[in-house]
Amino acid sequence: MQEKYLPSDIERAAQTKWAASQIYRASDDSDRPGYYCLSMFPYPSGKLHMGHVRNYTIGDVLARYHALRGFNVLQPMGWDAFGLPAENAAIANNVPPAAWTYANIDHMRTQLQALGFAIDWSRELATCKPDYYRWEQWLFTRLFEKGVIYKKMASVNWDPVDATVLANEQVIDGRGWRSGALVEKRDIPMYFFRITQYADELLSGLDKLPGWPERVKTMQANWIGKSVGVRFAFPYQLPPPSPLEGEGRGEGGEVENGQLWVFTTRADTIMGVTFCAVAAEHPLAARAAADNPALAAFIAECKQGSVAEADMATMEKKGMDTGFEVTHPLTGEHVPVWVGNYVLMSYGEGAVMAVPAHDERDFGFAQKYGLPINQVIDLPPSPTGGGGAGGEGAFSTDAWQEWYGDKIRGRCVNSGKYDGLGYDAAVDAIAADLEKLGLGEKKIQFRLRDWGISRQRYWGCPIPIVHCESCGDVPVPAEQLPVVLPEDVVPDGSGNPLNRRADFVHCACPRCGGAARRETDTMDTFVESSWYYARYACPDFAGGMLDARADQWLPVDQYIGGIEHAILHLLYARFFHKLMRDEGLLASDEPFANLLTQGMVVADTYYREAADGKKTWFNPADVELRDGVAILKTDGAPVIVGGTEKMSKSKNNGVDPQALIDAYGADTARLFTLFAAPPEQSLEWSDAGVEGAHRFLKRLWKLAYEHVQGGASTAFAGGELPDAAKTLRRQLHQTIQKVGDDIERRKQFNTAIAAVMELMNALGRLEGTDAVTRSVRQEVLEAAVTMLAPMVPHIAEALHAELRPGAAMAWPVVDESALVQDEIELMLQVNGKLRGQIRVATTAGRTAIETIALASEAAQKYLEGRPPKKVVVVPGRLVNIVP
RNA sequence: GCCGGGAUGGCGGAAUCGGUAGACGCAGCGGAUUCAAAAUCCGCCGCUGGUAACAGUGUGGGGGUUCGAGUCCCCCUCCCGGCACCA
Repeated sequence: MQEKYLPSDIERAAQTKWAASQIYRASDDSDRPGYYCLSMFPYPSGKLHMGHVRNYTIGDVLARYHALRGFNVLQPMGWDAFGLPAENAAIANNVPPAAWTYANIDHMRTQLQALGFAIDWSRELATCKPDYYRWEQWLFTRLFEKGVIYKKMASVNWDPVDATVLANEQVIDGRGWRSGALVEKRDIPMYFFRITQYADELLSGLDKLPGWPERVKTMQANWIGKSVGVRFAFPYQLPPPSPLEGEGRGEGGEVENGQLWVFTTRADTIMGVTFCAVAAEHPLAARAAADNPALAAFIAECKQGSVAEADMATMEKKGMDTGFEVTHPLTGEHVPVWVGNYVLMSYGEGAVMAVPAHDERDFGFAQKYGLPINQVIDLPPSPTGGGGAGGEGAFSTDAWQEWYGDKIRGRCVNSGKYDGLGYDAAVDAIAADLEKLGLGEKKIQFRLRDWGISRQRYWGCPIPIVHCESCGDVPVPAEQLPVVLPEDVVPDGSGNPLNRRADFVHCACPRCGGAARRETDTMDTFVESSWYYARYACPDFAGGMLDARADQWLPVDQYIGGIEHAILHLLYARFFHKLMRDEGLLASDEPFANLLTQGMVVADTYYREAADGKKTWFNPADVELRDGVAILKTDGAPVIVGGTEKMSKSKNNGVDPQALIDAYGADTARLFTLFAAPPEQSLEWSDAGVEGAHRFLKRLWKLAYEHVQGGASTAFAGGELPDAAKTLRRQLHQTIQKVGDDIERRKQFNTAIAAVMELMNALGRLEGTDAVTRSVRQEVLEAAVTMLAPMVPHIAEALHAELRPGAAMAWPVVDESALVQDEIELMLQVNGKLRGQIRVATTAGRTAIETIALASEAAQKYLEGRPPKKVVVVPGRLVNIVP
């Protein structure tokens, strides 16, 4: 055995051995129970970053642990290969996105292999390959024919200078990232998945996912946002039609029949409506603007800026009167209609009733524009003389108070026949009255919107539709799939280059054979990542999207990925699973049985700002801190310190793990990322501590080396032990218990590692070279090496081979008899404060413990002869004496 | 703005069901070894007072429940993630 721990040698040897024996190939027909362990596949951005290392190390620990416990483990890997960064790289370096992507994949695959993950590489897939995306296109055409996919207009960010659609990320302070031009919203036709049709099932299905973190389920439930409310209309008569015809959009309000429809969850406040607000895109707004230039200008202003909801929600709330009035359906009063920049056309009806007295946003809006605020809800008087007019302050139009919006305690006032009713009764009565008038009904509304998947970009999966003058939108027939994306294209940032590829665009209509145009939009890359987990079960199946092996492996037993995917990716994947189920491709309802959401790896960001506001981001590795000032190493000049953010390409704050692997080896890199923080917590990157992880491995190697040098030994198998060895054995079996629990149930690896470290510290202190002591040392080392094998597989492989040549590794079993203790120490508290310890027999009962505690020196001191008021005994823990 | 999280020594973190706060590791300090250094080994290490025993205090801030609160409840501050075209 080598005296020194040489990571590069043992890692190369172990990886060579694993590759040759193909031991990580999952068997499609095995007697052993299957365990499908999946980590979110990476976007091939160029190099692995620490987030990847963390994600795949966590997955590998769970995969290897289950393999050691006898499962037939499937841990696949692939590439989320379509996406925006490839186009950005193409613009910057004049390389085709395809070539860039394939080169990145090759490099990152090498890096993953160097980390020694137990991956079944025979199932590798890349979403940009036609043999993958052809099935996505196939499913698209099926869903299109079923009506699950439909076409409608939707807003995008339009850069008028580059003449291109921008991603939200590419809009910085309302301007295009490259051109600096003011971005405007533009309506274009897009294809949508009818995810709202599955809203109820996506919501109720969360209850069937006990293996998901509560916070993720809460976020998804809130995102779906089921609310029960009332949809109703304000009738109106338009003023004489202007010569310019308003451009109706079909969605939302209906100009023709003279009814402005709104949705509200607060129908109980309907008598307090003092105005209505419509989105800038609402047909009524367009109609009003036709002969009102000021309003037209305001609407144009509303159309500036990005479509991102965060921007919409944080901007200053502005509005303008349309001059139109609608009729309140219950009071018959005239209600003015305003255009509000905060009303979203894509949510509900694109119009809202405004009750300034009882909605905080409406309140602020009414105050700003001097609109009336009419109180219609009050709190019932409380016994303490409270109530709206009492304890919590009287209603006042000067300042908003929390209770104005209280739908639990509030009662209707100033509301005619509804006075005195609480929320439920009022909503019921009002909905019934509206229904009698034919002007409304109760309705369930979801916040969730249909999923628009059209992207005006080149590097994505082509949407398999052909546009024909006579036949309309025709899906490409299955036998003509895949619609192959040409891979020799270099985008230049001005629009979608596919539009300029005549060979791609011009085609024959599959229905009539006439000349037609191929759709040049590509799909949202979330589509590819919504079903890859299923394709891993049968990546080689050429006869269809999935075969029977999908049901054999699915649902995924353990899915691991970043918390940033808590909503979108995970919701889309759940939705897609149901789509595939309803196509008869799968039997299960949910894709992922257990979910581990790893915290982000975050790092500081550094940048400089050019005169035109453009920011250049610098990697933390190129920045150093001198006297508290961040300095760029290359030029010695200061840089601005940004926030601590998730490592990303756009902020250039990714830490390259390669240097770590080169200097210390893969095992140290793995051990350190696991030890630095529990998986669910975010990990703030710092180099400190890497040394410690490496030192531990060296120490482990040394302990094993010294033991092996003493000659062959076999693990302790029973008999009498000296006290020191007996104590160590007890610690060993406690550790086995803890490590198993930490990995399997708690999924917290830092504490598992700490427990083994403690065990090794204790082993180092054990003296004696007699055979029985050596046998305990052998037992401890074998078990420790095996328990560490999921985390640091290379060194474990090497050490196990030295400790038990030729034997297979098997997870250690807890010896209950080793855990038995005669005496334990209890903490002694007086009035909740720690004042001493007492030793009692493990078998001692409550009264015996109490007697010992009261007789103790500490108790005597604080009781001063008085009898205690109370004695609390917590078995196995402590005694608290209340004097 | 809305939704979801988080905050514990100089630092990363531990405390699993309300029961010893600071495990394990990093950094630091002292010592051993060495011609010297690296590596390694041993010891100390929340803060305040005290030579010490010990006492007080301490888990972002304020209040509460409890024999007992880092953990539960209410309010607040700051930080992070998501917000539908980054993935």
